[in-house]
Amino acid sequence: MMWHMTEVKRRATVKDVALQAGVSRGTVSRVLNGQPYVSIEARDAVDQAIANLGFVPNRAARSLVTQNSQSIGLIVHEPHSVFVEDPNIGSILLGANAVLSDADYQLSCLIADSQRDIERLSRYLNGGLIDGVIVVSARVADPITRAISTLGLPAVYVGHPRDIGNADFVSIDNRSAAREVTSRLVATGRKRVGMIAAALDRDSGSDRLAGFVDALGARFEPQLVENVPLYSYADGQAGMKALLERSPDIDGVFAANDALAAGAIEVLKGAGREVPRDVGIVGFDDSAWATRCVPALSTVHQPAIEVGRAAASSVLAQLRGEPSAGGTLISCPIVWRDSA
Amino acid sequence: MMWHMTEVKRRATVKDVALQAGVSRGTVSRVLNGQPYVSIEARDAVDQAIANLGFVPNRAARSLVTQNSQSIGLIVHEPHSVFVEDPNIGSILLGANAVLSDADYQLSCLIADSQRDIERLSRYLNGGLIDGVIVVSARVADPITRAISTLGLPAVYVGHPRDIGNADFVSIDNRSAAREVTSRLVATGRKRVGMIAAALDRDSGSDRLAGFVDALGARFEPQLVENVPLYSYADGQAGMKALLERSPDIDGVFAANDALAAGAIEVLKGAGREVPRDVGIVGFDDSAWATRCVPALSTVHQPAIEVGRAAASSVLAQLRGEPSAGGTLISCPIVWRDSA
DNA sequence: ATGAAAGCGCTAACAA
DNA sequence: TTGTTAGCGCTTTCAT
Repeated sequence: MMWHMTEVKRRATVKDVALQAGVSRGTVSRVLNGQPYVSIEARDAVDQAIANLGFVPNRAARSLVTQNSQSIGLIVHEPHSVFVEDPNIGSILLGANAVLSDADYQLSCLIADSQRDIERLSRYLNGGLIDGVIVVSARVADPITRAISTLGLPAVYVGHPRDIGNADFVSIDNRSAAREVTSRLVATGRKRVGMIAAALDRDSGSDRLAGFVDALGARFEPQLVENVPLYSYADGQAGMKALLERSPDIDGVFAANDALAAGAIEVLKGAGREVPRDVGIVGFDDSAWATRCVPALSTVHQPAIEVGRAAASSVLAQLRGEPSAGGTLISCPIVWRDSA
Repeated sequence: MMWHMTEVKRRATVKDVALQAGVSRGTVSRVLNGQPYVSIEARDAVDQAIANLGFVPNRAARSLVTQNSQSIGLIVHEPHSVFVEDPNIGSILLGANAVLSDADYQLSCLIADSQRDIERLSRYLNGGLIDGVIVVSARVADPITRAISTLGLPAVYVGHPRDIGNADFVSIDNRSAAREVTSRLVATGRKRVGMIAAALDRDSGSDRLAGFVDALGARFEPQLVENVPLYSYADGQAGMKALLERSPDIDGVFAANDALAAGAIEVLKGAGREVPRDVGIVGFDDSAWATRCVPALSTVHQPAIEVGRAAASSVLAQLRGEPSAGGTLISCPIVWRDSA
């Protein structure tokens, strides 16, 4: 017989399986959870029935009794533009998913895009459908952060480890990378190395500047640093112009990201300086800008997949009751191309 | 008193609320669900107690009885590269989330990145934690697609409306957009308009070609179309070279996407043709390539947010039991810049 | 090794 | 208008 409409066939339950297998619901449950003390025959009968009936356990019911759900939320709380354009967040997702998948956890990515979202999310987290969370970019005094901490939900924060108390976090090691880049600029004979620093209100921005200062040590000259507000091409141009005006003999520049570096290169060219001959320049992110620049940009690669993996591992560890890892800093490989 | 450890305080239940409010659990439930027939006093007492106790209903328990979970899954089943780089998927998510959020549904984005993921997902969908799904890029004979249809789960497919039977889908209207672009090329005086077609195995690729053919009608000349495998810069170069060789008098090109168009422009410049004076060229996607090209690319904008919104609306409609919308084609605005 | 039975936290049907 | 009660589908003692 054929049917046209999708039948609303009642889904099989443990009871149905038990009936068909000729055992009790308890036994079915034991088989389901791979517990010992089940006879071969019983197990076979149950497996058989499960297959026949196409039975799949209802996770809501299971969650209700076990008080856990085998799923982890990943909350993305970023402005539209970042969410849409930043390739790192996709990689973080993929990395986290890989680790969680291996542990048989379901990753569920949740978007916080409006006040309403935030409120619904706080409720959702309370709802018992999620065992732990990875938060990509918490905000200060965020209701979500608050909900998480009052709830004692295992959590790990990615990227902005400020204002989250002593919770676990995972971040790339901005400071070390900046230090390394700057040192190399110096080591290759650059005498007057400057920096276009940006977004100092974010840890990424301030840490990159800190690394730059570290590396220069006593040789650090404040007038060789120009602070600009955003990680943007336009700000890169503005920053480079300022630097060039203040210190015409500048021969090395660490730009806090690739877009800034691209803007800087543009200005440098306009001023008749050749990169890397006259001025060496290094960016940060290893984004699409890097390979499209001429010359191709030397830059810091962000191992975003690793960040995702580490974040997932941390939540999993918390779930197992292991002592907190605290903060994890992922170190970034530097990609030396042609610009320095 | 201060406390150092996060107490594992048992979460309040309806029972606790009922007790504190001096009413029955039934009444608490009625308040929770905004049902009528609750006295003002009772309601106040319950609200009070809820606030005191910081009570949040357990969704697993609620799902168990109501058989629905107020959450919708969005399954992303794309190769890594697409997932990481394609800005459209981010926009689709945002669009879908906006609509679902308004309807008080939680969007949960699920990643299918491995065989294991796919199997776990199929089980997850069966688990009753999800009321409906939006599938971004189903595969042929995909276990997920199969699970969805045997389950009768309300679903809508985004982007690849092939092989999904008569299920609802949402897609951009590739064909109309291609038609419009081509017509305009002709209308602005181009006499020999060609196309670099790509990815003909995907509906996006074949539909764009179909639109091109539509627009040209009787004037269509097969030798003015070059098929290349991928939507890539390199294939754009190859395609343009072939076209130029076969038809040196070509004066208009519709490239199936922006990367192809960028490659084509490069080749055209190398061949001493000026864009748009000698050859007019139009891309597709309105991606980052478009504004970085010189001259800036005229191209088709993909309203990905709209796609997300439409997909979400469709699932919601199915959930309300409304008659299926079938397929929805979202029309794409064309952005005329400098290349044609 | 297995069955019976008690609940997980909530909603909904039924009385009152 | 409200309280009582019976489950939703599963796991988990506790007997046996």
